[in-house]
Amino acid sequence: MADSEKQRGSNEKRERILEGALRAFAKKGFYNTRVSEIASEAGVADGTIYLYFKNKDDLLISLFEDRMEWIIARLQTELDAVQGSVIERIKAFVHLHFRLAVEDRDLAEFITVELRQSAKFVKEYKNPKFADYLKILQSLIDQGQNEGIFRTDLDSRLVGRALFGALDEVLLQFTLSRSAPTDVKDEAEQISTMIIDGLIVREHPTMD
Amino acid sequence: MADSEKQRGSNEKRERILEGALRAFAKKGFYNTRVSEIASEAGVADGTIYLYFKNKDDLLISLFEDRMEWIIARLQTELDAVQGSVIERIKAFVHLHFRLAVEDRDLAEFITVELRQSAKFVKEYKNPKFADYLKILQSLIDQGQNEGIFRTDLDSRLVGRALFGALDEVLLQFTLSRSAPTDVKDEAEQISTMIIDGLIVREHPTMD
DNA sequence: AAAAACTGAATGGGCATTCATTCAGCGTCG
DNA sequence: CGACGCTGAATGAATGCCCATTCAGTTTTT
Repeated sequence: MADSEKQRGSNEKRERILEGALRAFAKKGFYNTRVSEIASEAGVADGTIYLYFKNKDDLLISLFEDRMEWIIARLQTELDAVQGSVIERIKAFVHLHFRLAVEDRDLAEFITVELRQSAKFVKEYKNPKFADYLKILQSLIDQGQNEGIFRTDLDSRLVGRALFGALDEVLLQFTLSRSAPTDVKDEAEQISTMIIDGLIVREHPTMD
Repeated sequence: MADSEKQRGSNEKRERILEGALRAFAKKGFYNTRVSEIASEAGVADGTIYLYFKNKDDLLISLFEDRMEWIIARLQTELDAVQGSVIERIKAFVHLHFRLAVEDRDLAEFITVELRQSAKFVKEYKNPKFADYLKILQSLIDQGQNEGIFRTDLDSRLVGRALFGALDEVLLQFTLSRSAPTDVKDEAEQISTMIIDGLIVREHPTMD
């Protein structure tokens, strides 16, 4: 059989387990989810999970790696497609961040709620994929600063982190309240405006 | 005995237990902390904890209520003492938020890491004290808008939440890395500047 | 001496992980 | 061709550990 097909069946099952874990973790959180619940969500036997993952912690970490990789790839692609200034690209970033959350609520909930815990309490896990995510944001800020569009008295790492925090907190509220996605687009617009233009009233507001 | 003294001895022990729980939760997280560890941190027997709290969940919630109440009271007092415009008061808010975190790292870690989990997974708990905290921030924004200092095309609830998110994420990084508090003051300054003035370069930057 | 506060060993249930067993697919041999 | 192992994925009942919680007994307070 061809090399590329060797793992077909396996990967399908592995993905089913990850999918089941995502739904279960989103619903009840890592610590309140039983391995047997994940198994039943995935339609496999309890023991099967241990053929694909070392243990429950490993399953959590694998889920992060896998989903973050997917998110980063998509973000990269869509950002590269944006024409226009850094400002347009930052707005696109914010909109995409929110759009991804609306597309898969469980994923959004999983990441907003479990990311912090795991960063601290799953031993030996440094969360490199999340760092990559922040790096994308930081490099956008850097670029704006280098082009002379953004003020240079602010640290781009700090700004990137703060912006991520703002988005994350707003999304947390959105996912936990399970509210309608109606105004998410509007919220994205407001947050980018706030960060880029600031709160203060000006004589010459920046135009789109 | 006077009514206010009735609980004197009790309250001392209760506070010792809360303190022990705070240290333990900050170090290992709620789910990885044994009740017996809390007891030993507090210097009481395991069973004593159940004289003051219904169960482990109740201990967590009580800890939130207690500490948030304290934080809010202090915030309120210090904000009321600030002379000057809304801008000064928002800057003061940000600085105080960071200062509190530096003063008690365990408390900061506990709140940044456990708040989200508990909001979702401790059943029946709506976290009213945290809502109060956000309300303070929101009312500052409202005030700025009413005075015509801030733009009114942004929703104050959203702005408040975003600002909290930015602070929280930056503090998370600070507490988890256990880094020196050296530049916290500077970071607070940068974040308030960013939110109030925005990222964009302007001819007439706002002055302090 | 009665009540109240406290203790910590014992209990019991919950749950991650294991592993003996099943079974489907597949090559081999008579 | 069909009977016969062989292999390794999959299963899920059984295991044993881990704690939250209890409560009978002890100490302290009044």
